[in-house]
Formats: sequence, C-alpha cells, structure tokens
Amino acid sequence: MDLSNLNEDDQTFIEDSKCMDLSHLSDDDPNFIEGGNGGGGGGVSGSMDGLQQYVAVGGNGGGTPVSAAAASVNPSATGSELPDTKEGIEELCPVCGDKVSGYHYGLLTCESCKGFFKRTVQNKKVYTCVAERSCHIDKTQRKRCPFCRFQKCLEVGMKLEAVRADRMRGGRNKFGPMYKRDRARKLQMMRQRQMAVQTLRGGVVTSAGANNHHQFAMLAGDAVTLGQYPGSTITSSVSSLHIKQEIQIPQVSSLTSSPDSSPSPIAVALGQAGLGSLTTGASGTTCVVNQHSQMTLQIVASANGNNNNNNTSNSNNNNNSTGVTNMSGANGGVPPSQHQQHHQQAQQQQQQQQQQSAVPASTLLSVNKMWSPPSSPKNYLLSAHQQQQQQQQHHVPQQQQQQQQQMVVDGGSSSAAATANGGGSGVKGMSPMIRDFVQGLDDREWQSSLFGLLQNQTYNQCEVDLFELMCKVLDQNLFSQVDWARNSVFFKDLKVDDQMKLLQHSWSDMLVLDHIHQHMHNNLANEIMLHNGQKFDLLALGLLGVTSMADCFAQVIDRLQELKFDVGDYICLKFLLLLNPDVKGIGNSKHVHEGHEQVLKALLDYCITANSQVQDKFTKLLSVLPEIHHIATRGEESLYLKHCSGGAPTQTLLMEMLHAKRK
DNA sequence: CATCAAGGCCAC
DNA sequence: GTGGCCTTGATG
Repeated sequence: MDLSNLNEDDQTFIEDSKCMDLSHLSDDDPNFIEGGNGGGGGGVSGSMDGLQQYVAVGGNGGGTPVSAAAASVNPSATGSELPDTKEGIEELCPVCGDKVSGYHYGLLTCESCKGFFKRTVQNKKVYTCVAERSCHIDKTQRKRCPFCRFQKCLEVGMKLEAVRADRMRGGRNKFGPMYKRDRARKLQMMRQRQMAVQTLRGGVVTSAGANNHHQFAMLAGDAVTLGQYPGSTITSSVSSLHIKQEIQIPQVSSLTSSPDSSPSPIAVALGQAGLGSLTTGASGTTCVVNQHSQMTLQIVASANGNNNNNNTSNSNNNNNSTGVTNMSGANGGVPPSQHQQHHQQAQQQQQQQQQQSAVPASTLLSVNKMWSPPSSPKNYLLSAHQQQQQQQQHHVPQQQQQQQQQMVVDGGSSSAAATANGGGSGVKGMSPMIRDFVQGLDDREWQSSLFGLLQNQTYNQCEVDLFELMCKVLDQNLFSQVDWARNSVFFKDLKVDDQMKLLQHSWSDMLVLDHIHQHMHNNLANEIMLHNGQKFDLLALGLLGVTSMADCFAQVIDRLQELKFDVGDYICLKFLLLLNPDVKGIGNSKHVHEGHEQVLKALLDYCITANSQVQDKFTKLLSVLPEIHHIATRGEESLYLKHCSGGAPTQTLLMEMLHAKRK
C-alpha cells in the first residue's frame, strides 16, 4: 500500500472530515481494545459517559480494527514520535479480517472480498442464509454464507455504485478523493491514538463484551473523549482517555454526487449502522442485487409460509427462498422487459423530481439509503421504483406521498436556506452572526432523517410500536442536536464536561423548539401515514410524547405567529437555550455567559431592526421559553416514567439524557 | 510516468 | 464459486 501522500493529505483532514462508521469493529479484536478505538464494536470500556462517547473517529473503512492496531503497534510512541504510517496502516479487511489489498468499492478490503463483492453485484447474485442471517464472517468462514458475507460488505460500507455497470476497466472513479481523505484520516487517527495510548496507561480500559451499541464520544473543540456507552448509567467516573480528535460528519450518500457516503452520524454514534436488523424479520430473508447500484434485501416467503403482506405485490420480489441462485439477466426475478420498464419508470421519476426540485432525486434515494435507522440496514437498499411501489402498496394517500416528498425535496429551499440566502422574511436586519447561525441550519437533513427513519422502520412491518418509533425518532433528533451543538460557535470552544452539562440541561427544550420551528417554517404536518398504513403522530414528537400538551403547544405556536417568529428568531432562541448561563458547575461559565449575552444582543438588534412592527418582540420571544420548557419538562417526566416502567427503549441516548438529569 | 482501483483471468 | 494475480486506463 502506498502511503506516500499521507502527509500532504493530512492537511485536508479537518476540512474534509466525515464520520467514520465504526459499527463493525470486531468485538473480539484485541487490538481494538488495546488501541482504544472509540468506535463501534464494543472495545473500549464501559464507564464512560454516553455523551462523552459521542465521537466519531474518522475515516471510512467501516471501523476496521486497523487504526486501533496501529496504535498498539508502537505503544511506547510518544506524541513527538509520529507513527510509521506504513507499519501503522496494516489494516485488516473489515468484512473478513483478511489482509487488506487496497481500496475497493469504497473502503479498504482484502482481495477476496473485493472479488466476492464484484461478482455478487455484477452477476446479480441472490443469496439466502440458511441460519439466522447473522453468521460470523471471518477469513476461514467467509465462504460458508455468502448472504451474510454480502450483507457485511454492505454494512461496512462497500459501495454498490462503485461496481461499474459498463464493466469498463481501468481508470479512476469518483471515490478517489474519498480514498485520499480516508488515508489522511487514518494517519491522523494513528497519531492521535499513539498519544491516547500514552494517556491510556494511566487509565482503565477493559473489554466491553458484546455491547456494540452506543459508542460515541463528544468533542469540545477538537478534544474528544473515547469510550463506550454504558447503557443506562451516566457516570463521571470516566476512563480518562482524552484524545485530540476531529469529529467527522458523514454526508448523505448519493449515487451521483458525493462519494463520501458514510452512514449517518447517528448510526455511527450508536455503533449500530447496519447491525442488528438482520436478526429481525421473517425467516427467508434474501439479498437481491439489482443492476445500476440498486440492491434490495427482501423478506420473502419463508419455508413455513410466512409471507409478508406488505411485500406481496412487489413485482421485484424474488421468491428464491432456498439455496443460492444466479439471477442471470433478470433483475431480482423480474423478467427483463418488466424490469426495464420499472427501471425506466424509476428514471423518469428521478428526472421529474430533478426538474421539480433543486435537490436531485438521487438525494432522495440516498436519504433512504444512508439515513436508515440503525436497526434496519435493509432499508437503505431500496431502489427508486421499489420505494415508489412501496408507497403505492401501502396505500399511502397520494396527497400524503406528495407531502412527504415535498418535505424532503423542498427542505433545502425552505426557511433556513431561503432566509439565509435572502429569500426569507427575516433577512432584513439580520446580523452576520445570526446569518451564520441560520446558514448552519440544515432543515433538509432534519426532515430527511425523520422521514427516512419513519419509512425504514415501517418497511415490511405490519405494525410497529408507535411509542417505540417515536423514541427512535427522538433519539435520532437528539443526535442531530448534539451534532449541531458541537459544531456551533461558542459551544464548540467549551470543554467536553461543560458541553455535556449544557446539553443535558437544554436538549429537551431544544427538541421542542426544533419541532416548533419545523412546524412553523417548514410546514411539518401533525401526523403522517406510515408505509405500513399506521398513522404516526408527528406532533407528539414536539411534545415528547405528551399529547395532552397539544393545546399548550398550539398556544405557543399562536403566540409565536403573532410575533412573526422567523428562522432568525428560532436559531437565536436555540442558542439561548443551549448557552444557558444558569447551568451549575460550568467550568468556563464566563464563555457561556459571553456567548449568551452576544446572542441576546443579536436577537435584540434583530427584533428591533427586522421586526420593528412587532411591539416588544424581544421580551415576548423570551417569555415563550418558559412555555417551551414546561412542555419539555412534562415530556421528560413522561418519558422517564415510561422508561422506568420498562415501556421505553433502553440503550438510547434519549434515555441516557433522561437519567443524566436525574442524577 | 507512477499510481492504483477498477475489471478480467484462471487454477483450484 | 473462490481468490490471487494480471491488465487496464484515468489521474496527478
């Protein structure tokens, strides 16, 4: 492996940083534990605060144990001794653990898995798993279950779209820059890990067993604490592994645009991307690879006749329930002509969407593909026409479909972007700071992840627990919240401990405020029809589940409408909630106070100059905050009670935050 | 021209 | 079907 360009690329690391999927680190990889890799598979020990662990360690490679191994290669290295990159990046294939031969289809893999992936995609293989769809894949057993092997390929991030439809040889593809950055990241991580290992000698690091959930870390500036999510206990007795680390945010993948298609930060943070779901669903799960980078994982009729109703009319359904079948020509069992027809429909749909929106249809695809919930990796594998079919199959009212699409497609041109670009109502009088705030918003992402999650959670599900689903959405929103916060001015300059305290005090208020914003500025509906026909109460999200607070919520909306509450106001209020100077025990309270003051002043100026027609807007806006807090507090209490009675999902950041506040 | 990530080949 | 090795060709 040639690493000659590592140093030069290293410079671009910060700018280009993306989230690394660490969800597939091998649980039993001793290097991982020793190396202190803060990512997925459950290596670093357990007494770490959940928030602190919300770290994403750079790079694509699907949580390859390599970087950790790199750290352990030379544990005596000091910060001044830069790692030997050629020795350091002796990676292992994230799929099977064999020796890596280079970047293949998106990440570093071995030659064998490269070939396997290529054959599978090119020849449109259909595999089934005769076991539980959770076969362990390693070098010696990788041939046993191609289904699970291919699934793992996808989980770790191998990219279908890197397999060329035209089979053209040679040349480079769009992933080149990503590989380059990935190398830079790995080098960066190696250096940091070496420093971390040094630090670690004084700390306690133990194996975390099989818990590969919720591994995340939080950064303050560029400082990060690594560790493992402890489940339901937040404790300050943290193994003090503080590593300088750039948090990396994945971009939404696109088949046509950005090659940097790591899984969502949420999935990354949870360490769940692509894991877990394979153990769900009916027996007889089948992998079907479609041409043109589309892949489906379908639940097909099992041997005992457990066919899923929701899938029965899918013409792409493949009912090969046993053995391995080579689907020559036909795509997933559809006769070629039929498939072509469907494919053309999908293309036409995409073209129409592209014409109608600034957001390419591919982004829509990618939303479903990459922002799938951690527990349902199968769902980021839907092709365009399959999504279309699903919508039709599940009897989603057309209006609802349009509404959902509208929300996703138009998200980019909605309030935040429009306002920031001068198209909104709040531009006049907007200070540079507020403009920056607004530009930092990404409502499209918010909506995309919301609808992506809802869709994926209900695909092929007859009925889902709506409360559980709400918790999942809240959890996802919470991760987004943390992501936003840690990249925010003022906040990002704080130390991890301070950041945690501020977030623990503001998260629920911010969730409510966010929902108000989405409701008011992006026309978020109060409920939507899920793809399985169930109705999901979106409003309940904003109420944190306490639907009896709907009147209170409506009153707040009314008041804010009277105040001509706009995006600039919203983001200022959000900062005010986050930078709460009243939070006790903040180390750098001066900084928080200053930030708070500056935002207050900016908001005041903005209220005066931009909304002079609204009498005393500033004071009235601030008076809404207690109302929001009231709703949030009720929501927290309700969720906490539900959790304590066993009625709410455990092992979520949401529950972690609930517990943290009660310590 | 060197690099390297695609696809291809073919012994097993 | 697998996987190690070879060929190709865009990129810098």
